[in-house]
Amino acid sequence: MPIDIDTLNDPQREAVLTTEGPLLVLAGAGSGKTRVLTYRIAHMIEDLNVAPWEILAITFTNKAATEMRERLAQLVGPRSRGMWVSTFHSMCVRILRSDAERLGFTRNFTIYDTDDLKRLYKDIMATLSIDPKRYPVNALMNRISQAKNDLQVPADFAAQATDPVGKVAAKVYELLQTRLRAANAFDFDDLLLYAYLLLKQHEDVRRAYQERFRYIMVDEYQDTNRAQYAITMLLAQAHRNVMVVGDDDQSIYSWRGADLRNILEFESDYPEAHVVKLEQNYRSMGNILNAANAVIANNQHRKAKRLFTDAGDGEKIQVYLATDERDEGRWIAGEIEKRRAEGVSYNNMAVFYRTNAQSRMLEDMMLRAGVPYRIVGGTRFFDRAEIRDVMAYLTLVVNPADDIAAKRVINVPKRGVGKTTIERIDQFARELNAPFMTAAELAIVDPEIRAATRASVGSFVQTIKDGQAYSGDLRKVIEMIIDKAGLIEALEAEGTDEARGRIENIQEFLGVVDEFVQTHDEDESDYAAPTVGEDEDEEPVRVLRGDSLADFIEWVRLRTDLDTVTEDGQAVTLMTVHSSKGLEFDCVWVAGMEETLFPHMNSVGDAASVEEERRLAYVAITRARKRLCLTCAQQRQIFGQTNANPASRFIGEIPSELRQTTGLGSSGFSGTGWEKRGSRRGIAGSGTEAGEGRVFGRSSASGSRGRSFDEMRELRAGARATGRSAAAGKKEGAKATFAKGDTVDHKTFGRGTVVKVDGDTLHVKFAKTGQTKKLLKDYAPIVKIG
DNA sequence: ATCAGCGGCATTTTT
DNA sequence: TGCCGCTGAT
Repeated sequence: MPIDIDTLNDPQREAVLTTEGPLLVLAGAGSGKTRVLTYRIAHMIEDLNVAPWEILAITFTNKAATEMRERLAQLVGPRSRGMWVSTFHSMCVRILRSDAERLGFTRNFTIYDTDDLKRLYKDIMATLSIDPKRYPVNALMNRISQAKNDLQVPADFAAQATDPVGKVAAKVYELLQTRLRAANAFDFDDLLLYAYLLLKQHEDVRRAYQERFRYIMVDEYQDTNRAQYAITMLLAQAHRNVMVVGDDDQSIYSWRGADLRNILEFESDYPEAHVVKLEQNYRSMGNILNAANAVIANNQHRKAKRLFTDAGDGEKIQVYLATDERDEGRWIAGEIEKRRAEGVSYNNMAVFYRTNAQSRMLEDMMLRAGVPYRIVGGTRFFDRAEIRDVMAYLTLVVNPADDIAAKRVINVPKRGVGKTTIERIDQFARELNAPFMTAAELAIVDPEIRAATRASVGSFVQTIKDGQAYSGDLRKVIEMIIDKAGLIEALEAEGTDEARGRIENIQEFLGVVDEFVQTHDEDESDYAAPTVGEDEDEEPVRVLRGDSLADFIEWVRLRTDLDTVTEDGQAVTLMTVHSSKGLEFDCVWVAGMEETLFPHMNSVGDAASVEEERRLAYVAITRARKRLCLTCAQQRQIFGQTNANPASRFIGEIPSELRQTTGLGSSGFSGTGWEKRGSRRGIAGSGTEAGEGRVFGRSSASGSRGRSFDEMRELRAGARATGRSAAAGKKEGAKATFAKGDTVDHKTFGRGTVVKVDGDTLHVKFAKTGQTKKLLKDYAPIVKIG
């Protein structure tokens, strides 16, 4: 079935049909770039006979990758499976897994996130006696992260660092890489850096990928950093069929190393490049689009373009002048209800803000007004302490060399292993030049450590060893590890509401395990690239498998909450402007449009930073389809201080005929005071029921008992845990198979031996009790050992 | 080894 | 204002 390109406009079609040679697509907001990308790939496969495995499509978020995969599946069916559609980071993980040995790592390496990394930094700084007061950890981390994104290895960095901070950073960087390698771990930046080095230094590896990927597409190219740029360049070298899609006006991550030069200089990198501009907007009404155009026109450094639309003017942009942030939130909640009454669904409405701190008041007002909402971002589910603890245990099972994970949980739950013991083991590890876990195992006989403590360390080591021996059903394996670690038990003993919440989170985490198993249990080997004779060294395409703990960990590590924004349940979305990129809503409110907040005070004064803030404003404005409202407060409390700031310059940059101002009494609304009183409407539901997204507000009418302030906090915390649907589906991954003679571990009965297998029924003789019990293999809390 | 209490601190965060 | 991390007392 040939792809129907008649529904595309001229530039879109040109982008789809230009498959050979370098191509730069400047895609304005809402100009249908995703459609172009998917159609282009479909066209190659359907009409040009391109093999799926010759295609590489890179996106910035896992969510975007998933969406693209889904849309491709609709267009070309199962053939979409053989393509690499992933983020830069997951692609690099994939590349690194195949050849980690060449870089001195093993295949089951760990990925450190920012929190892990920070612990490692502190550790290193202690080792090097660096005063964190004079050299803040964050400053060093930023500096080194930047260096990595610029592809500087420690030696390069040291050679050019002349300032005092730079010199200190150089020392830290060097030791950091040594320690990471010893821990068999990469940080996020390393994934890119080392993948680049691997490709650069190993011709055979490079050649294999270069030849394989005939067609490369990179989305959100304006947000690539130098490392990503360099990787793209390397991969595209052989065929030069590289298409990059981006919008310089939507570049909002320069502070993370994104380098606008990548897109601005694409044409000099590839002199033969075609350039296509997508300027027709299919999303927003005229007034909104014109406002966006007017604002962004104030930026000096941009490629000239002007979005247009066939749609009518629509509503004017509304500007509401609030007295304070409370009034602002209350007013927005009221407006949301008005739109709802007009038939706009909550799912089509969103409130944006510049900083996460603003979400508090907005949330509170939504709660009081009974508007169901969901929060994206903020404290991430996977960043919660209890989840990180679970992850640390799982990580250790797969990669015992991970010292940070080991030190994190050796005393979690509390086992009486304190700082002194940890330091002792650490020192021991250094003497032996061995991982912390190895030292811990040997410390069991160290007479310097108290007997009780040694026993604790011993049981900790044993927990990890047991975990390594487990096999079979992933969820059960993970449950058993959590159980052995005693995490839930300890929380139960605490008996506080907070502890109960944590237990619920761990249970939700198990739901995530199910989700993983369900989405990764297909055998995709049929779609892998064939290994041709001359490429004999090329690894078969590695696919995440649903039954592997290592794969699960990787999957979680590269995931963010943004990936789990689900559509279930009706709710207004609250999020930062940054998180809103790529999304669209009928009605959008942008709160806190004041100088010092948006643009942020740390940005004013530096022209480039103000331009980035303006791009951010542009992104916010262009998310709206039909209605856009900007609000600012005359005075606002920030960190306990009351501030009065003028309206944002970005409001002023919107031509006055496109906007309409209300507020500060002009709307005549003084409120009934409901928003200040203690009672809140529509607060109900524990928010923890499985099966639907966690949505707060009037979505549930039952259980209308009053809630204490603490419970409110819990609710809020829960709301941040995103609208993940707890997997209820039954399709499980690899079922364990048991045979006579197998050793198993049971949650309550402990170790036992399978004495007889009778269909699904196992007869297990338990060592502790000596009894033989009949167990159903798929339901009993058992795992196979060995 | 653990916990309470205090001081410093605070954009944005696709991975 | 509120959180996090460190310090010193138990």
